[in-house]
Amino acid sequence: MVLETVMNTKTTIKDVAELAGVSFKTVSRVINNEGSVRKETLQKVNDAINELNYQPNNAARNLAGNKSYSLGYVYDNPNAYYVLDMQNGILAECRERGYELVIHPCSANNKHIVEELATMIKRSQLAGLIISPPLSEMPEVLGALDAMNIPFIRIISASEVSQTSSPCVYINDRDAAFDITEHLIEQGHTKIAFLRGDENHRSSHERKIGYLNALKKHNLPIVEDYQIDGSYSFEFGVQGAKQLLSLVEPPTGIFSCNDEIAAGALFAVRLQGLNVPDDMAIAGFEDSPFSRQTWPMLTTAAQPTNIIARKAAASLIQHLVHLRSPKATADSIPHLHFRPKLVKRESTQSVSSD
Amino acid sequence: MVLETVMNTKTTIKDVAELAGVSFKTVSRVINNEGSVRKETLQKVNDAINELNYQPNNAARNLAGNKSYSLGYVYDNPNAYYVLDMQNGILAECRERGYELVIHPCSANNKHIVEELATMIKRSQLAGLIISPPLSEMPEVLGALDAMNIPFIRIISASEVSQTSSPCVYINDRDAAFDITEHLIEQGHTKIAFLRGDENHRSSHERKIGYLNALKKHNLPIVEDYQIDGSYSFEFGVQGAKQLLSLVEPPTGIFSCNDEIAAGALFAVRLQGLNVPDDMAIAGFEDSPFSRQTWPMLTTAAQPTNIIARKAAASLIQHLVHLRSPKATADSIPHLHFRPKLVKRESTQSVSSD
DNA sequence: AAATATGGTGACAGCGTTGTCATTTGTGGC
DNA sequence: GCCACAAATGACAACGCTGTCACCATATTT
Repeated sequence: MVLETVMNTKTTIKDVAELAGVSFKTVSRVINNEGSVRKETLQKVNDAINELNYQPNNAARNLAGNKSYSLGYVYDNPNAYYVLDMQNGILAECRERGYELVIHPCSANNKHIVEELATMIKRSQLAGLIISPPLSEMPEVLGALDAMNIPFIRIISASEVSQTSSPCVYINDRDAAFDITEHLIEQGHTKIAFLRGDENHRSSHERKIGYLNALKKHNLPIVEDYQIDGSYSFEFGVQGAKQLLSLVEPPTGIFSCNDEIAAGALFAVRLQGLNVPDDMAIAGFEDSPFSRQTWPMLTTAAQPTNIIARKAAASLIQHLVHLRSPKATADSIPHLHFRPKLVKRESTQSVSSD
Repeated sequence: MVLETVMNTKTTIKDVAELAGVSFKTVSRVINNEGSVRKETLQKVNDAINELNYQPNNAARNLAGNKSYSLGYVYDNPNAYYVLDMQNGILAECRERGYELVIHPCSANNKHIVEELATMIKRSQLAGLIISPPLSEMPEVLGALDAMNIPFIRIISASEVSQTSSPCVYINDRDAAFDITEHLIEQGHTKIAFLRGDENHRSSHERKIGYLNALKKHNLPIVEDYQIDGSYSFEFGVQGAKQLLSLVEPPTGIFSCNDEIAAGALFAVRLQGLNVPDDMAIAGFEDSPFSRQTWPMLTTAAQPTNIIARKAAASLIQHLVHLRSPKATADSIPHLHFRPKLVKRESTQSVSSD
């Protein structure tokens, strides 16, 4: 491929048609894989496309086809690693399928979130949306999207398929939290505390249920003072752990709703001169990079965010294709399930006991 | 605003025109702020736009105007926080100015990076690009973009305006690194090591120069063994620190090229039972969130990434507007400078000496 | 051999907007 | 009150592509 042709900014479908000696409509057929193009014609056209390094103009495609090759990713940043993982997963799928991605960070607290989304969808003519928590768990958002009749898929925290028909990727936080708690119990802990993340994230709710379920299963007492509500932040971890340590009978293990809280808790506990995990075991959730960047490293639950995102995008795109196809059945997006996996590290098991 | 109108997905300029009782061209004039619309007409049109909650179709605008309201952000993920900060800053400006953003992560090692960029630019009809390090420092990328004649602005590490005319936002890593090193010297350290980040990031080079400059200024010996090349990663920090500690005469201070390396170094140093900062002072660079999530917290250098990104986007857009305006002078994008600011924390100054 | 289907292709309209140019309306000077 | 000129507005093509339909071969049926 000659550099010059790579560079040339303006090659249209007609240039390709002329070079290939066919009508531009035929080129369009080739681009869109419509079949019904003779093999040798196909070859000629593809050669021309390559020679000119032709790239279809997305704007024109969207406009003419009255359809769109743009997806939107809507999120309220819970965590840089999570968002970027999601983004990359979605992008990988988009690139492969020839879609574009419009990212739209926004705050769940924003009163005008619905109007904001409507504006974005219209301006960018979005074909579908991918929504991550906590936005994916807000009824008003979902209702509005339904009303706008725009396809979307959302990633939510749930242990089973919910009653709503709206397509979802389910993350089974509950059972994963159960696993973590049970792991702490297996390490011999009976006094286990729980530091909960933001209330408006369903994940924090689910993880708490998992925690409680594990305690119940092993007939451990459920102590109110061991359950502290807070937010998904390092600061809360610090403060929560301090509060726990000031109890008359402090716990010996802390299950933190995510790694950031756990890092904060770790920080506070070690500041008091306590040893982790011997004096206090600490577990996180998420397997974010810095769960590996503490000392000791954090036991946590890992979810393949990148893959989840990619599958969500793939699923959405598949659905869009179905919608477009003439034989469009009322084919709903298939449901997907993921269960985060326990990752045992030093913050919960003393090296000697290994 | 009635919910119904907010939701309606398909309002065109003609609907607005009809409601306002003008031609659709006049509506176009209003949307584009072309002036030469009578006050009362303007009012009518704006009322109609609001009533119908009209949003112009970007695809059509791009196509018809043969111009584009899309910017691209090209990066090779150095760090999740950095990328997200950049992204948010750029998006903030884009939203305000009615631009869209296409994000394009890509690997600096990718052989086909130039073709990849060309493809993206054509497909999405990008008006301009914002490029962050290390991509912004690769001559082949810059050359290709110049050849494609696409406007771009890049964020680079440099202590002074370079000879290239290509528009830049300069980050003065060198002088900031000088500040950090000097801070260590002021704390009484004479044996200061340097853990360098990726070689292909100019920032690691600049920061090293700053480090050396500070040593020179204070007449400290420059010890080869204290300068270790590596990468911007936690793992290198661990390994580098170990290597330093195994020296016959280990340093008493470590300046790490970024916070991640510093966190790794901190990890390794404390693993050896050493006290930070008393036995070993450690400084990072970047002020990423986890420089506040270590114990002790890291001394570092802070750069307002979000603002930098926003200004870069603003600058690029301004340039694009100039290009379009008939009176287009050969107005180049103004240069911008930022100097990261020293943030003193506990990892370099013992609490008692405070 | 004529009639019918089928695969392959092209002509042309139209997507929602902007650019160009023509036309209408309003304004000031005499 | 008329003319000249500017300001405001509209008519229409064009942007690059897809959808629709019509057409032409060739193959298949009768």
